Amino acid sequence: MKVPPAGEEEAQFRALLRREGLRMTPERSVILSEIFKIEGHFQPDDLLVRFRTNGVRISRATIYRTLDLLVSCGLVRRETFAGDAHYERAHHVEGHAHHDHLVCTSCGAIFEFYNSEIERLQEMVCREFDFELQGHSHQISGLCADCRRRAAVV
Amino acid sequence: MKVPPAGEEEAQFRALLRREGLRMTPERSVILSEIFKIEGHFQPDDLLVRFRTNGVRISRATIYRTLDLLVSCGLVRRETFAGDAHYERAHHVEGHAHHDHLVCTSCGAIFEFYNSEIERLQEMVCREFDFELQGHSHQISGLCADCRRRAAVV
DNA sequence: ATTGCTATTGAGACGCAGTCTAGATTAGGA
DNA sequence: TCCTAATCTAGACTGCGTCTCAATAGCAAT
Repeated sequence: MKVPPAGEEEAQFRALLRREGLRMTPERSVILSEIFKIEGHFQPDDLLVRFRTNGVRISRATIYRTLDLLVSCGLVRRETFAGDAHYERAHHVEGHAHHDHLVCTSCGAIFEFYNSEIERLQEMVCREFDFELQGHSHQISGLCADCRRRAAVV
Repeated sequence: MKVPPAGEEEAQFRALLRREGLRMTPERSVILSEIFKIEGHFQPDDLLVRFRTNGVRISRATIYRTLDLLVSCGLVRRETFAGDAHYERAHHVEGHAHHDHLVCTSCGAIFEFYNSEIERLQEMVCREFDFELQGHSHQISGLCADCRRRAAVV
């Protein structure tokens, strides 16, 4: 199998694999580099389709397994929108690694937001409940500006 | 089919059905009253199991359809935890109809919280994005007090 | 380079939640 | 009571994700 040129992320992935006693394989390399070509969110089957159309043959099981690895390595974030798993690159170019989402119920567009005050309040809520915060999932659903305009015209 | 005694909620459901030109059926009545016996969250198949063990025969399809109706009527809330749909009675006895959730990743316990400041900040975020807020889903995951204690002992 | 241990892979079976279908049944107004 | 559209059930189906297991292949030691 052809192995694409290794990027910075691959080096990072490789290091993490080694640290865990796991192996780098062509499949993992291909999957990683494909993910880092994608801007925004994607679903596992998007990868499958991309590979199929490029003639790359990687099984669904391997994609899911590799995504799990990348998530646990922190290179990729997992998010659940309305019951479907979506993934995205973990580190965005600028600003916060972490953010939450606005999801348009009409067109499906996804916007990212970050509000440090909300983050702080969440920690406070956890303290109230004697709860150890591990993570959170916060999605606001509604109509995006475009869809609102479109609806207003009609 | 036996029809259970109608409660206040059934009257409300019946009124809403009529308003929409829909019909009250024994199945819908049974499903509603079963739901209102349940404290906290449940999944569609929980209802199926309850009915099976009580000798009540209502199909999965009917349960799903009725839940949809109850959600659109506002009598029941739908929530997605880790990709699985959960439902709960919409109107809690006291306090806010609305709340969000803390989910323990170890034992699955669910706690409810409400923070008006977070709600307010969400609205602010929406204004920033010129986004019309319709709803939101906010789950904090982590370890509950019990599981923390249990982990500390081990 | 070779070897051996074992992680990894692919193909497809499987599981589960949820949806759809088609024919039988029934609520509820006239 | 009659009529008709709404509703019901059983079970097939879909889609996402997981599991199995025999075959393959990293990679560390030799």
